[in-house]
Amino acid sequence: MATQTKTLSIPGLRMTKQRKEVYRVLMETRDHPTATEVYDRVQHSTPGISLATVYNCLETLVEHKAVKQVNFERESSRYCPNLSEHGHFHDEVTGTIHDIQFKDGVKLSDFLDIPENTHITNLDITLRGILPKN
Amino acid sequence: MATQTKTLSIPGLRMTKQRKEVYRVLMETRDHPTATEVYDRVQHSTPGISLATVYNCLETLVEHKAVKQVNFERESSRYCPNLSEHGHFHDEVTGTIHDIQFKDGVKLSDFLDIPENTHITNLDITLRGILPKN
DNA sequence: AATAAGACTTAGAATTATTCTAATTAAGAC
DNA sequence: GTCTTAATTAGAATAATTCTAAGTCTTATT
Repeated sequence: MATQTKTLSIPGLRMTKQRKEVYRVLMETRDHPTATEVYDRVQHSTPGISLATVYNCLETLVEHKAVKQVNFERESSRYCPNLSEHGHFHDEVTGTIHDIQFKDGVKLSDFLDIPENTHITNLDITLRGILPKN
Repeated sequence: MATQTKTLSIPGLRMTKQRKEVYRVLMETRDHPTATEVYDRVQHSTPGISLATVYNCLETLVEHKAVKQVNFERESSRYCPNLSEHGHFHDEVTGTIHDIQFKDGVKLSDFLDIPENTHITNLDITLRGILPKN
């Protein structure tokens, strides 16, 4: 499964160069950067872009479900172009963040005590820990 | 399992009236209040207590594992005296937050793709959704 | 191609939750 | 009761994010 590189295009949304670049930067390095980190990276290709614009672009992309916004504790929001339902693992040794996939066929109600027929609109799973030495 | 009401006491920690009251308020209404909400509630029993003190007390209680700090998105932190490992459900209709217990005997690796022997130090599960009508 | 209407971007101000600072007060040990 | 130290306090400071108002760019319409 190669990374998809086709240009983002969202009906009814102007794909300005700022939005394109913010999106490209997120796709390029999928390390869950903060808005400020995106701002720094995007300066190379789009000098003069403002931090407010980066915030605006990120917000727009999130609203249009082109990227996900991820929050850890009360730290700055981070952004992630992985659209599949997934969780996050915070590696305490390296400080890096990894996406975690759910195993196939698991239902939330298999491991959580929730009333049958609860309609889940959003799920947020974050782990912190230390990976095995191996 | 009745709610435990014995007074909090932590070795090496001064149990000032502010700390007692902050803790009592959390135990009294377990609705995951913010620091400001705790501040408002505690005014009744401890007029003049400052917001800084409420923050300090909450921080101390969290550090000493007498309460848990819970974050939703980037909203204000909330505080919870339920010390068992649990998740949270955000009811989108009422706005209330409910604790969710894990089913007995489930392991994270049963439903998440994580390397064997990963050492998990912290787990954060939050759902948003709508409870069944019935 | 000119024009107009909106949408987008921008700099900087404003907001908000939280933390910090420095001075005062209160707990617990003696 | 006095002393030592930790805790509390008011208010200033911080940091992430949002807001505001002005300017610029796109696109639809002529």
